[in-house]
Amino acid sequence: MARPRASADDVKLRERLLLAAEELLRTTPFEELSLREVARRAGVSHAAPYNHFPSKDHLILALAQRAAHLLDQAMHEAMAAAPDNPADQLVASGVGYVLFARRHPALFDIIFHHEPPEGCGPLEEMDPAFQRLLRAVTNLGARPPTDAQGILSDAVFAWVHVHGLAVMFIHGTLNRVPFDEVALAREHCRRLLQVLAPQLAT
Amino acid sequence: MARPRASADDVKLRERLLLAAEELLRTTPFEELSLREVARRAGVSHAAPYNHFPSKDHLILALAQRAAHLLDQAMHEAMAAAPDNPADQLVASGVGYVLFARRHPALFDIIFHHEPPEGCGPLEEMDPAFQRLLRAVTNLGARPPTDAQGILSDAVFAWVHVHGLAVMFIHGTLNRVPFDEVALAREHCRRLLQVLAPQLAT
DNA sequence: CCTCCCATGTTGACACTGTCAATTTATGGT
DNA sequence: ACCATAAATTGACAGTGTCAACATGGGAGG
Repeated sequence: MARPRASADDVKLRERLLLAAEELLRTTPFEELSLREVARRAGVSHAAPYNHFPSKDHLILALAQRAAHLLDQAMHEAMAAAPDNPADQLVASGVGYVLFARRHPALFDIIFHHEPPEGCGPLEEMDPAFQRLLRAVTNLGARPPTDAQGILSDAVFAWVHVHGLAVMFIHGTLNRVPFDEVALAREHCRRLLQVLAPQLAT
Repeated sequence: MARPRASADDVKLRERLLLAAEELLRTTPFEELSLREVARRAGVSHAAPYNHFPSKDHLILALAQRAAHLLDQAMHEAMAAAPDNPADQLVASGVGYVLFARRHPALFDIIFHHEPPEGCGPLEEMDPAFQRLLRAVTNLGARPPTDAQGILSDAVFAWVHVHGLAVMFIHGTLNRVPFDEVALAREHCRRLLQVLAPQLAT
């Protein structure tokens, strides 16, 4: 029989470790994340995490899944705050994506920069966000809904661009470009819209 | 007076270390680059590098500069191998960029993922490649050559997209998309061309 | 030609990391 | 009350970046 205490405490420390790690990532770049420091912050000894995660990479994987969910949520909120028409919705999703990356660089990094420990297909955790993008692209109506291939192409095109924007912001590559970040993000997303659905462009 | 032997040997080991590091990066991801392993491969003891680089980050910085030069060269060669018209030249530069990233992931990573040790403005080493892109965009003739602002915007737009493509390839984010990589790169670059210079699109 | 100097390289140490084996602890089921 | 067992601790090992102390050998000055 399953011991309620065991599983209860299990979840408790596991959760505490994840929270400590997220807290740490708020001030520490992802590359410098230390398992021992996480344990320290969770108030346990350096090997305690190994009762809940087989390795550091597994802890990171769990963090990546959570971070991907937060990213999806950020996109959702950005879209909810925007006018309810296909054009503004798509732009909002893109801007939400890059602003999340800007605000939580370590969390964003961890989503894409983690080495999947074993098997576990690449980036399944990004699916919700990508599905959201796919819907936004479909709603543009630039292609017949039956043209799944074309819609996929468009969505990938948008994703790639917005992702490039995000990582270049994070790593400061665009610092010498004399544009404000959010303005640049908006401009690029509007331009993307113009590519994907010229008839909706402003 | 400057001692010829000193500077000669200086260059010799410094160069050997850089070569060993590049050799190592051909089979090892950038995050796992170890200063001690580099020293080992160069045939010196673990602290010898500190006579030529104040820290590991400085060695990495030097590597980043070299890698940026290689990237610029790769773009140059890709353009030289393409038909000599503005449209094909721009596409070739983009495809060259992402194929370099694909072929030398660690070298590409190190260009953008390195923490500048101190001061040393962000990504000056990317300047030659970016200037190359700027020229290619200018040659499209989509904007009057006097419109420096607009041309810069266009170049940044292209750079951001191609960069996104590169990092997503490297980190396997696009693995589940059912497209061949080089085909996808070509398609995206042609589409970029269509954005920047509609009159030249095929 | 001899001597001294100093840049280069070596050795050993320190603090830190991820990981594992052995051990202690404590709690739920019998 | 006792035992089995999951969970946590302790201690170790190999590896890392970095620094201080030491060794060495070849050019410069006499």
